[in-house]
Order: sequence, then structure tokens, then C-alpha cells
Amino acid sequence: MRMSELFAPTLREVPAEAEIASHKLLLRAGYMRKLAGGIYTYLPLAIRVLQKIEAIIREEMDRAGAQELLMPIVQPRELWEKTGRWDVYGEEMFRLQDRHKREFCLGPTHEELITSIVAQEIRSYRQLPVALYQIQNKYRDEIRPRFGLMRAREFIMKDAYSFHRNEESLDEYYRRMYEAYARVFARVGLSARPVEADSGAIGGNISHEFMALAPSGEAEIAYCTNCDYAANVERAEALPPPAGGGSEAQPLEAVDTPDKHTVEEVAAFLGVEPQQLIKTMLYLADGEPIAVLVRGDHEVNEVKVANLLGATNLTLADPDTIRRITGAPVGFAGPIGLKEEIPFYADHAVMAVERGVVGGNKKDTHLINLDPKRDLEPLGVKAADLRLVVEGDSCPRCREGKLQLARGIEVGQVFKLGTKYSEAIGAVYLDEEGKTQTMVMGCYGIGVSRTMAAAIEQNHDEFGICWPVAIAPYQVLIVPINWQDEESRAACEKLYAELEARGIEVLLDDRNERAGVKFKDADLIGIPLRVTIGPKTLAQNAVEIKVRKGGKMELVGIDEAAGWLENWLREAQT
RNA sequence: CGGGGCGUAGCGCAGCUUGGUAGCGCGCACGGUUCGGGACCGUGAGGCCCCGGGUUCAAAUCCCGGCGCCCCGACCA
Repeated sequence: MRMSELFAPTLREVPAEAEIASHKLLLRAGYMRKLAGGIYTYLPLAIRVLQKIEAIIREEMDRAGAQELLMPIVQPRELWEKTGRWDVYGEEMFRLQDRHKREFCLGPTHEELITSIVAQEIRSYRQLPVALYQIQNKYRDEIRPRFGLMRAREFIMKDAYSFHRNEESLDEYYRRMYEAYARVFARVGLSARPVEADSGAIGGNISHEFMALAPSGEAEIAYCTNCDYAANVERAEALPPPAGGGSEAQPLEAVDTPDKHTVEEVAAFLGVEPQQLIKTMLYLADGEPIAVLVRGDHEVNEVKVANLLGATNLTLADPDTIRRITGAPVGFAGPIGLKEEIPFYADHAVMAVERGVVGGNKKDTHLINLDPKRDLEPLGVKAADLRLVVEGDSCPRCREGKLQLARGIEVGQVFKLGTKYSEAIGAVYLDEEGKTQTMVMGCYGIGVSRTMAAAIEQNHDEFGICWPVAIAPYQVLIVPINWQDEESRAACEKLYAELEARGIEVLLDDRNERAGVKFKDADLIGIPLRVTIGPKTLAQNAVEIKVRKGGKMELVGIDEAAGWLENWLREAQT
């Protein structure tokens, strides 16, 4: 491809809307343009990258025994009502009506559709297991699209679904997909780490996410420094603390804490450690008020709370509700002496607090010397793991290592769905004895466009993108210093033809630009290898080869250049 | 949805406070000089100043109402 013909409009300045590297660079280097919030046009360079990622995914999916199909994006309401998700998915679903006022949505995911297809066509245990996948645009009307392709409203996803006779078959296949995912991300050149995950709105029980580690990532993960435990913080387990020293209980006592609301203020005022404070957080769980107690230095993990309660909607109570229930303004809620009787839940760590401090349910008042066993257990408190882990917590798996926190971009997730969808939609089969059984399902997603963005987050410098070889839009870029110079031009054309003959994807910058402009664009676009051809090196019958990532330069004889490049690429791919 | 910011040429921005003929840089077109890390000089094209209403002799500027975009918090590939 000749740069003079390539549709890749580069920008000298960063569009004001972009914040993170991948977003800025995709715009600046001419890979994409925005149409609306979270909706983008992929320009030719981006398409090449996406197609390479997709090719790797297809290879690994096919190898894992999955078959590609393509389902409709537009899906009728009735299908989604079978699983109840027409309502559950809520605002996030793009909805539309046809001319007959029939309602449809743009598929945010395809469990309903694939399950209904399989339900219609598969009858016998002999046809199971089966795994199907597709790569297509997904639509989610995100509350806040941001960071370019990271959280888009229209995005490319590979979604796969598997159907099994039983849990064992699913377990086996889940393992296989998990490994396929690890290979996909390794092959595209991403450093991605599998972590235990909450299964969220998709449903099911066991789930892993693949996280591309990057400071710009929106997800936080906890991992053990000693063993291979790693989990999304939403999911990461916190061990109950060791039992306390059993210091002598003091009588509960109300004290004045004028205008002290926050943990820090109260602790400093009373001269106690924040760990002695117990926060009483009031929530509405599907509309019903509940109280969650966590230690002053901990935060509530709302996912754990929602899972414990089986609630679909968990929100912090509003100030009016808090006032009604506690009889006090926000900041003084406590477990003892509430105006209304509501269910109580305490994090394990709370139950080990000694001489605790809690809100007094009265303005400017706290209670000290709280003994959880003496004062909370009689109230019917239920203890559970309800907090977010913090750095330095003991590893819940090996119990020896300490947990560290890191940020990641979720590029893939695998779920064991169980029978949630097959039951709702009636995906059943006949077993050997002719008995009707419900299929057991798994589902497996990769954010393809997000993977491209994540690859940039992990592979860029101050000058531009440094593509991993496997997904670079082109492998080699030839830059003539002076396109007007006959000799340089001939050398470029010769190398260009030679590389194409070897099946190498090559770009030739045949534009009548100054060298500086071409170098800047080369760095921006991020082609792994750049060959500079100019009179200076040509005089020694050589060309200069620069590796984009790391910037290593080498002078190579002009006749050896094609071979050198081919070798380098072959080695880089293994 | 709550909080903060912003909509002026393709991109980055100034002008708005204190209403009075719409500007700068980059990019783009043409001519010339240049030519190994975003050259220089000259000429030129390009604007429903987000939209609608109001105030006023006069609105990019003031007022009201929308819409859109970005950032921070609750969602997910």
C-alpha cells in the first residue's frame, strides 16, 4: 500500500475529547473518527488491526471446537421477555419499533437468541455438546460512554455459547475456553491476567475475567504475591480476622461527638484507631432498607451485599430515609436504638472489633465500648464477608501471601451459566433413557474493539503506537528521505516489490513530504519496522532499519534487507 | 441521574466580563525557496459563532429553554 493513497488522516493536535493514550492515538494516527458518543467509524488502518485480532480469535475458537455463525442484531421483545431481561436490562438496551409498532432491541448480548436457536434444533444428547460463536457489533446504551473504544455504545464483540448435557461436560469445556482465551491474548501481544469475577447481570455462578493490566483500566483487581490467586475486587474474598485478644468488656457508653461525622474526625476526636470504629451503612435493597456494618477503615462491597441478599438493585439510602430510620442526620447511624427494625448484616471484621465505636442514632452522639458479641449478636446480626479487600489483606487462598491491588482493562470474560437461560427458553434434550433434560450452558465473550484499545494502552510511547507484530496493520513501512531522488525511489520500489513478493504487508511512504513529517507519522501509526532509504546510506549500499518498539536501529545491506526483515518478523511471531 | 467543565473554520483555541463589520495557530489550495525528525515567504479558500425563543437600534457576547460533547461517581466486552 502506498501512503499517498492510504486513507489515514493523521492529526497534529490531540482532539480535546480524548483523555487516555488509546483514545488519543486512535484519533491522531488516523485509525478512527467519532460519529456520536461512544460510536465510532473504524478507518482502514483500524480495520486491518481488528481483522487480525479477529483472525486470531477465529483460529483459537475453531481449535476449541466452536463453530462460527452470525445472529441478527435486531431482536424481538418477546424473546427477551422469556428470560425477564426485557425489563432487567433496563435503560442500557437500545430499543426500537418497526412500522407496525412491534418492539425490538439491538442485541446487547445473545444468550436469548442462541438458546432459542439451539432449543429449536437440538433434540438429543447425541448432539451435545455444541459450541457456537460469532463476531459482530453489540449495542449497549451505556450510562457514560468514555475513553474512546474502552466503553463504547457500539462495539465489536466475539461471543461464544456452549451447550452441555451436564455440569461435568460444561466444566471440561469451560477449561478449554479458558485456555483458548489465554492463548488469544498471548498471541495478540497483550499481557492479560485471568481473575475470578462476579458474574453480574449475565447470571450464573463461576466466572473469570481476563484483565489487560494498565493504569488506565477501569477495573480493579486484587492478586496474591505468593500464589496465583487473583480476583476482581468486586469478587475478592476477605478472610475473617483472627479472634481478638479478649480484653475485658467495658460498659457501653454514649459520648458527645459534636459535628464529627467522618471516621477520621470521630477517631481523632475520641483518640481511638479508625479500626475501632464501625460504620453503619443504610441501603435500599430492592426498595427495602437494610443496614450493613463495616469497620471504619473498610468499605462495603456492594456486590457481595447484593449477592448475599439476592437483590437485583442495591443503592445507598437517601438522607430522608436515613433520618427516618435512625432519627438522626447522616453520619450518626448505628446498630443500637434504631427507630425501625431492619435486617442487619456485619462484615466479619466487625465481629472482631474490641471496644468499638458506633453511631448513636442521635445527632452528635456515638456509643463507645461496643462489644460485638455482647451488643450485636442479640440483635440478630448476620456476619458475612461484605467488605472490599484492601492492599495487605491476607490471601484467601494460600493464607500466606498478601494481596496487592492493580488496575486492569476487562478484555474478556468466561461464565458458567448453568441452566438460567435454557430453563427459561426451554432448551432441553432427551437423554439415553428418553428423559427430558435441561441443557447446561456456558458463555464466553471477548471485546474485540476494546482489545485493540488495550493493546495500545500497553504498547505506546510519547510519539505514538508501538503495535505488537501480530496485530499491526502493516508489518513494514518504507520511508524514502526524498521521494524526488531517482536512486532512492528505485531502491524503495525494488524493496517494496520484494517484500510484497515475500508476503510481507508493507507500506511505502511515497508522499512528497519532508522527512520529518514522514518520521512523525511513522511513529504515530506504529508500524513495527521502519526502513529508511536515503542517499546517505544508499551510498554505502545500505538501508537503515528501525524497530518501532524500543527504537533499535541497524544498517543493513540493501540486498539483504528483505531477508533481514522477513527473519525479524518470523522471530518476533514466535 | 448527581457534581464539574465545554460547544466559535477540518483540528487546537482567543473573543463573551463591559453588546457595535468574527480572529489566531495548525491543516487545506496555489506560487516560490527549502528538504534525515511535524520548514520558510507570499497569495487564497473555508464560519446558521450548537439549536430555538427573548431583550435591544444592534447579540458569538445579555436572559430563558433545549440539544450535544468531555471529565468525576453508580454499569459492563
